[in-house]
Amino acid sequence: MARTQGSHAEITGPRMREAALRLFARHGYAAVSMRQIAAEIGVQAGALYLYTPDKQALLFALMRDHLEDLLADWQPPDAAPDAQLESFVRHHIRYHLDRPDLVFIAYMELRNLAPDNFAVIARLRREYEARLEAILSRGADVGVFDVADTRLATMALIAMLTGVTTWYRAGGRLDRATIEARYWEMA
Amino acid sequence: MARTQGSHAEITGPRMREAALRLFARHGYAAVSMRQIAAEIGVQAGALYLYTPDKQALLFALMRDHLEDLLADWQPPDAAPDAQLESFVRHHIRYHLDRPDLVFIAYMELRNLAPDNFAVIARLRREYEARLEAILSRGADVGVFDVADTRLATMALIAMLTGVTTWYRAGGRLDRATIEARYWEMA
DNA sequence: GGTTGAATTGAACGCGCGTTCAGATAATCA
DNA sequence: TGATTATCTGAACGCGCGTTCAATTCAACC
Repeated sequence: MARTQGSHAEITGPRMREAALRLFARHGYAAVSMRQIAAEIGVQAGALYLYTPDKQALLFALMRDHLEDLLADWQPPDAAPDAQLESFVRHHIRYHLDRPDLVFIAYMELRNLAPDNFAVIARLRREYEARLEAILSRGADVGVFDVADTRLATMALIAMLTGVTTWYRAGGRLDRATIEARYWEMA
Repeated sequence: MARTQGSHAEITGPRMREAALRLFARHGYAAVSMRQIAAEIGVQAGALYLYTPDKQALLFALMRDHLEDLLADWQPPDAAPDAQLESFVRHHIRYHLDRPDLVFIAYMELRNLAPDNFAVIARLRREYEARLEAILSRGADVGVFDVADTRLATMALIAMLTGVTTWYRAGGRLDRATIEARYWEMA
């Protein structure tokens, strides 16, 4: 009873990743079973192993792809530090509001990564933080920013900006452009 | 072979909660088994059920006690809004640095709460947020704060302040008093 | 010193887990 | 049309899970 009508290989892989993403974000990696993911896309659990070697690799692939996208999607403009910072803040907010599930997973499921996988993800995250820190640090040198400690300011800013995903709901009181602007003011 | 030498009822309960707290924070509620918690305190899994009706109640008790402590531990001083805000920020940072595991759990394991338990915890959290919002809102009315949106500012501030626990390590580069002061400047 | 009762063990329960694989199916191509 | 092959099923594997409970141990009290 395999290969039932309408099955297509090219779409099962992506659908698995979408379902895993949604379920991991909602219930957590450890609380989601391969059978649940399979059921979500109308397939038996065994079929998933055509598209991932195991559950751990599935989580890792989601996180790595997300961070590589995030890094590829924004480059500091050739401008003054304050313009760079505004660009960074606006991009960060926009990008994160577009992918709440991915962001959530990338920040919450770190502890469920095998050590080798963790090292890779940690390196990507540090790369992203370094970009913000470079902006702040250059701005502090030039004198346009008044931050006593760029490293601490970096972490505080990222925490504040990323926190937006914990309360933003589409169709809520504020639209996305407003949120972008407000966060930029605060920053 | 029960009741081995040196066993004491009065300490097993608290020790179970300490072990559960540490393990939940480190690996996540779903990834920690009752047997692991029991092993941590040198006891068989069955013995835990003398001190909690089940695993879910153990998680809930940790979170509820934490939030009730947090609320009981600070009352807004009878002062101007900016002094109130400073008091709030300093207390928040200090309190959170003292209890990183509890804070982590309270923010990360919400999705593992049964609906009834979730409702209780959500109410306590809203109560805490309301205190900050009241300060900001009063400050905005009086004109000492320049916040365009108090609700958004509340969420952003709490996210920023709570983020401290994700990177602070005892013995690190900055001591606690410095962090307190820096965050207050930023706020 | 014998009795009581709280604290704990250790085995068991049914269940769902991640993963594997032989076999079934249907699209593809000769 | 018949053979091939990618795709998927369904059953099975051993394991660890949360939870229960009779039996056991030991401190406390009479």
